[in-house]
Amino acid sequence: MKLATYNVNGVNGRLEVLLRWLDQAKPDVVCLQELKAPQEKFPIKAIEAAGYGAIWQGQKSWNGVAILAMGQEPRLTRKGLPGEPEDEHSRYIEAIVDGMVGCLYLPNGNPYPGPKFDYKLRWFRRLHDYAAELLELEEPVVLVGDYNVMPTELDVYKPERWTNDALFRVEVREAYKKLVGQGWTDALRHLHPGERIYTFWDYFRNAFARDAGLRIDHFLLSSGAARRLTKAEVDKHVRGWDHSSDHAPVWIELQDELVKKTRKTK
DNA sequence: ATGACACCTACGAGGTGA
Repeated sequence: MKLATYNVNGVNGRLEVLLRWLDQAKPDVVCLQELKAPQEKFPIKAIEAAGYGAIWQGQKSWNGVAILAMGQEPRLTRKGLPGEPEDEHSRYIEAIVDGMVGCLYLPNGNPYPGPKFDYKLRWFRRLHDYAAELLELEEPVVLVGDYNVMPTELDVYKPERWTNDALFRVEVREAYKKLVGQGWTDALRHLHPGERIYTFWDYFRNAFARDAGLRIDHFLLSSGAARRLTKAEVDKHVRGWDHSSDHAPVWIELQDELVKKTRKTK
């Protein structure tokens, strides 16, 4: 199963690019972030015409997350994280599609310090508590999306410039580390230790051409999912397309459980 | 310090987010 994540930065403004990438990459499951569209403006007809079923949680102007599945309807299990009922940001959606898939858009948190940064840390705490519950489940779980965190210095083109940015503040890196420490596997880093890998390049300062990027889109896998992991890659070329998002799509390949069992019994 | 892009409102261009 090929599972992808893509922060589209406006699903309607990006529709042409998204459809082109879907047609080329043919992922089985896709998590989208930053739809920037209200619930009724999600382009479900075009998504369905491309062969995907979808569930989504929209929001006017900002945020918004979706899960797409080729040839099937994702079975919705949750919208929003528990722990702060007054939080109305559309940042989490979860479904069962060959295991459990949680699609998240963690708050950016800038500027630091301030209420937005505090909200980011609160959101992280809620994710931490809920993620621990997910690990108790029998089935494989994948928590995927835009975490708005560079986990280590290797994940930033120039770490010293980012020390007081909400994406790289020590509190935020600690929160990510603590989350992973519950027993999750960071799929890209696991398969590519020591390698410079970016998933985001700013629109300005010619960042993409200079490869001045950040690794902020992550796949966290439960042990059951990590056992099936065979590949993890960034579709970097998509970032170079005209009218591209500032993120590139990222994807992993999970070996089919059935294939694995068949091999074992041989 | 600057910049790019997409969203909004509402018709022209400026504010916000990140």
